[in-house]
Amino acid sequence: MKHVDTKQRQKKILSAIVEFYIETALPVGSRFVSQRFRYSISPATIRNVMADLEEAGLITHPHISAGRVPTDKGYRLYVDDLLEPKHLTKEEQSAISKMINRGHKDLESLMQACSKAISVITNVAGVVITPRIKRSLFKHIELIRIDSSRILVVIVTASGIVKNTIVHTHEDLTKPELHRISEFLNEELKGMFFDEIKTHLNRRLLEERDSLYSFLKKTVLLLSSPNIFSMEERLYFDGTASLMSCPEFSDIAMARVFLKAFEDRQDILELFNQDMEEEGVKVHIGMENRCKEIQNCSVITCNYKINQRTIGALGAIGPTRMEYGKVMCAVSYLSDLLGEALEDID
Amino acid sequence: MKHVDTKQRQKKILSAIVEFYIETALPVGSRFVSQRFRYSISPATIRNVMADLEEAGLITHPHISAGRVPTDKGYRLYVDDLLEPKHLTKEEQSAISKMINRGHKDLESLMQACSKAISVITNVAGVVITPRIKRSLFKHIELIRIDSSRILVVIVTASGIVKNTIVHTHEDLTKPELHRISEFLNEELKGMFFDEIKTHLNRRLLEERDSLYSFLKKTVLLLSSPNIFSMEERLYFDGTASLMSCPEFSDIAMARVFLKAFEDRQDILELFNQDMEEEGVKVHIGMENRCKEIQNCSVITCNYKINQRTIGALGAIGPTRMEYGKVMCAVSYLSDLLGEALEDID
DNA sequence: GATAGCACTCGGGATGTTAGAGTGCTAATT
DNA sequence: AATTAGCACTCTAACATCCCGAGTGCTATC
Repeated sequence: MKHVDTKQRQKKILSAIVEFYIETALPVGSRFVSQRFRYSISPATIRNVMADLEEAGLITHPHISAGRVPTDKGYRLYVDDLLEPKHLTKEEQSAISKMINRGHKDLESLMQACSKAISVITNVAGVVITPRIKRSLFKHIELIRIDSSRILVVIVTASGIVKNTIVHTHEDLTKPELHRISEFLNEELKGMFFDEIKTHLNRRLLEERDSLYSFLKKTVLLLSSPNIFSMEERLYFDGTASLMSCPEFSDIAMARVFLKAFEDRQDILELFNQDMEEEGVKVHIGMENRCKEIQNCSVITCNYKINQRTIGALGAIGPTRMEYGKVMCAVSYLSDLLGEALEDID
Repeated sequence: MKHVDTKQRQKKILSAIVEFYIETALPVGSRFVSQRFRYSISPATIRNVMADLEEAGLITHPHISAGRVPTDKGYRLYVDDLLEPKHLTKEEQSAISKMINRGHKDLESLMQACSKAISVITNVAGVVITPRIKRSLFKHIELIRIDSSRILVVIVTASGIVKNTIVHTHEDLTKPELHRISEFLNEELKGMFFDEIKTHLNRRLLEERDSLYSFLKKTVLLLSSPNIFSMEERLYFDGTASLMSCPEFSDIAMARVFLKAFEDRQDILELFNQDMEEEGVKVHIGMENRCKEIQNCSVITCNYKINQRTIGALGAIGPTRMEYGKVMCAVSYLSDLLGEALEDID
């Protein structure tokens, strides 16, 4: 009799269970799986395999007479080994493009459109965090005297993101003075990244000993405030409301903690910030998440880039029972699109 | 026998019903009301009065053998005539102050703190819309050349709100030219409100016929983009998650449409924008709201001011069963506080 | 090793019952 | 004439019961 690869069959059956459960949200019974294989494997055999899978911790019972449900570990195996990459359809791609590429007049509406696009395509919540100015290319700086104690510092990145900070000073700097500083900085910082600026200026300060010293000193002091080159990190999201139709959130208490996580922002922001350090699509399943409020959810993230430099992150959050293939694909696609939309203009 | 004012008694009983229902979310029976009056009125009498109130459309039955529940009309009468103004406690006031007055470094975090403060104190969702630049006092403008086709326009209001817009031009304006325009505008627009600027400049353009004409023409053209003096209206809110514990939202479908309204922002923004035109605290109860998604909710709004000029609005949204007295009071209090926090600095 | 058969388990929907809260009406009372 | 007591009636929510069916695990068989 022909020998069947046991491992292989286990995987096929796990795949079937995961996919069926993702589709229906109903515990999967042995008959259904058998059916899916056109009865080439009998329910009894499948029950045996299921028992093995359960022992391996990949699936469970809600109760003894119910079908099987994947565990976090089961999803993990599925995502790592079994998932076959899925592509967005042409229609989906063009629908997304339409949402992103309509001339957004500010960063805000672009971010919003982006999170909305993710949620519409994937049916889970879409999340985008604002680009990090620190990782951007310097384009322009301008110091503007508002009154004797306040100076407005405006910075512009190569991709056209603008940030302004009002700095309070003791010393009343005159307009020409500020103008001179602005001009100096615009020349000096050409081609640098914002996170290099402060160390660069400090180095310059050490080298310089002549007449320029006090001028440089003044400049450095002016820019010493810690938040001048970093933007308040914002979190844009969309689709949390429609997620409420999922059976996972039929329990209001579940829904509440989930929404609370978004309201607090902090934990989610941190998660995305960490993931930003790594390349490509990342998946966090259920209990793998540090943040307790979303431990019955999965998070899929991806960094996005401007001219090859990672500058932010976006992703999706939904119940562990989500279409991993599609969501991963959508997130990756939107990462590219957002990057392009922000591309340095010069 | 001494004659009892029937109308008066009706009102007292309606008050009791509304307040009891607000407190417990349970339909109110005749015994409870009688109890509240220390049995000075018998349940039977109260039943008669209740029948009258029901006929007048002020209360209803969920079903025949249940207690009474106020209708929107009932709440309306309560709010207009029966509500006795309630003050925030000293503790509440100082708790709010603490949240608002910790030096917020940007508008964003102030708005967020404000909406959070409302929600924490009132237990319903707090909402704040951003101040309208158009209604603000001009302080400073600066035109910055980024490259041959882009100019950055930075405006600053007297209260220190900064907004920037990137304008695309065909004509390549030089730095000195832009500098001259900036200087001119800063002198010319002193003491004006932003919404007067465009008409003022156009008038100037008509008067002027000499050498200044082409200069002015250039200036007006540069500022012709419609959004330069108006900020993207943003909506900050907080407390929607905790609202989910209310029995009103035990039905997930209810919760979903409610959350959807916040996700869409548009309708709520419009509502607050309209209310901004009027002075003081406004109350919209249930079906009075145009926006369908929140027709089982009440909205309480209040404009906020900088130096006597209305410049924005804030408020609260929650189930019709809310503590009107307290919420109205909190909203009004926060309107003052936010106004002070934004007060013009010079 | 795979499968068929069978006894067993358990959740969930349908049904029935009851307690209790509350009403409306009528007749008695003040 | 207004108020109240009493009583019959209504309806819900909670609880108990029952039963169907989906699904399992085990064992004997192919």
